[in-house]
Amino acid sequence: MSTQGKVSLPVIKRLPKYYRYLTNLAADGKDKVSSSELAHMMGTTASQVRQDFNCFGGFGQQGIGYKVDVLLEEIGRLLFGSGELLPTILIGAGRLGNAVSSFIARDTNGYRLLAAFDINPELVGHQMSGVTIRPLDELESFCLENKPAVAVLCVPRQSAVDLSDELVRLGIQGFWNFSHYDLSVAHPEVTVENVHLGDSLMSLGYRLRNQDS
Amino acid sequence: MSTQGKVSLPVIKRLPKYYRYLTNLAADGKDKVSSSELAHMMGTTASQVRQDFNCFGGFGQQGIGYKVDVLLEEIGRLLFGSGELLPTILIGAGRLGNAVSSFIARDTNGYRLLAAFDINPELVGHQMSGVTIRPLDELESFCLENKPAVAVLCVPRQSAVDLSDELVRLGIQGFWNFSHYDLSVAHPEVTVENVHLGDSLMSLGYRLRNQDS
DNA sequence: TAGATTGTTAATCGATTAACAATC
DNA sequence: TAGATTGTTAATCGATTAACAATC
Repeated sequence: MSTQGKVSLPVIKRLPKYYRYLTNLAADGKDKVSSSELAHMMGTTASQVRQDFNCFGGFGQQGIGYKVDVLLEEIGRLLFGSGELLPTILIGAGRLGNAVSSFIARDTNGYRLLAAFDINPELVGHQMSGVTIRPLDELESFCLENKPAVAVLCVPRQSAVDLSDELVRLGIQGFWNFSHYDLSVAHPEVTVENVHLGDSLMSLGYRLRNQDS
Repeated sequence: MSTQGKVSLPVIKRLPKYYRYLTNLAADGKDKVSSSELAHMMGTTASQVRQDFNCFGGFGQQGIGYKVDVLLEEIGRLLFGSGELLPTILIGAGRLGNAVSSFIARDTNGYRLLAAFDINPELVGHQMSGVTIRPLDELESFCLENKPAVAVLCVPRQSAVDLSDELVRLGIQGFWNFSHYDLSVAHPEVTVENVHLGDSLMSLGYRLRNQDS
C-alpha cells in the first residue's frame, strides 16, 4: 500500500470524483458498494475502478465489495494527507479571483487561505472569503514571513509570466493557475494545475460545431 | 482535409492552446514557424504538432515550416466555424456565474450570451455582462422563443440534476458545466464540457502532498 | 457449498514519439 | 545542389478493458 510514485495522473484526477460519489453514498446511508455500482455512477467500467483502487492497496472484500466508510477514509487520506491544510495565497482579486477564493476558503478542500493580493488600490483593504486584500508590494515580505506553499493566480497573462518567476523564487511549490499562460513549461520544477476557462469554452465550441458528442 | 469524426479529444483540447500561441506569434510579427519551435513553446514534441495538424489536412510547407497566418485561419475556422456565434444562456448568476459570464460575453470565444437566469429575486433585473438576469420561471418560455444551443450551469449540485433534464427537453445541445454533478453520465446525447473546480483543487493537493511534480 | 465480487494478470486499444522518405 | 522541415508510416508507450483464479 501507498506505493508512491506509481500513481498515474489520470488516476489522480479521478480521486476527487470517487470521493464525491462516495460522500453521496454515505449520505444516502449505503455502507457497501461494488466496483460495478460505482462504475455505473461514474460512467466508467468496473475494471477501471478496481484497477484504480489497487494502485494504493486493495481495500475491498472479495465476494462482498467495498465498505463505503473505508473507501472514504482511505481516499480522504490520499487527498488530504493527515489533515494539515496547505497555506495558500491568492493573487488577483477581481471577479474570477473572488469566485475562486471561496473554493480555497472551504475547509473541505484541504487548503487554508492566508491572504489575497491585488494591484488595484480600490480593492486593497476589502475583505474577501475571510481574508484582507493586500497591495502587491507586500507580496515579498508576506511570503518571507508566512511561507505559503500554494499560489492561486487569477491575473492576466502578462502579469502571470512575471509573477510566477517571483513566486517560485519566494518558495511557492504549487500553482492553481487561471491565467492564460502556461506555467508548467516555464516552471517544470513546481506542481501546476491549470484551469484555462477560455480553452475549455473553445473546445466545447469545436465539438458542438462538429456534432461530435 | 476536414476529415470529420477522426479527430480525437486530446487533439481537440490542444487546439485552443495552438490558437493562443499562434496569436502571440502573430502579434510579435512572426510570419513563419516550425513544428519544433511551436512544440518548444507548448511543452510538447515536434512530432505531436505535425501529427495534430495533419488530422485536418497539412497546411505546412516542406522544408520551410508553417505560415502563422494560414495556421491561425485554419485553426480559427475549426474552432469558430464560419463565424456564427452559438446562442447561449447562463443559469446561476452568483459569484461564479458572474465571473464565468464574462468569458462567454467576449466575442473572441464564439458564443453569444442571450440571457442569464437565477432563482434569487435580489439578483433578478440586474445587468450582468451585458444581459438582464431573469427569474428561473421564464426559462421555458425564453428557450421556446429564443432557441439557445448552449447552457452554462453555475448552480449547486442538486439544482443541476433537475435543470439538466429540463434543458435537454428544451433542446439544449451543449453544456458548459460548473456544477458539482456529472452531466455526461445522465445525458450522453449532448456535448458536455465539465469544469469541476473543486476536483481540480483536490487533485492539486494530492500531487503537492505526494511531491510528484 | 454456491454465488458474488475482488485482486491481478493478460489483451486491447489509443495516443505519443521516433524515423525517414518526400519536397520545398 | 544542400539543408531544412514537412507529411506519413512504423515503433513505443501507457492506459483501459477483459478475463479469470482467489476468496469471502
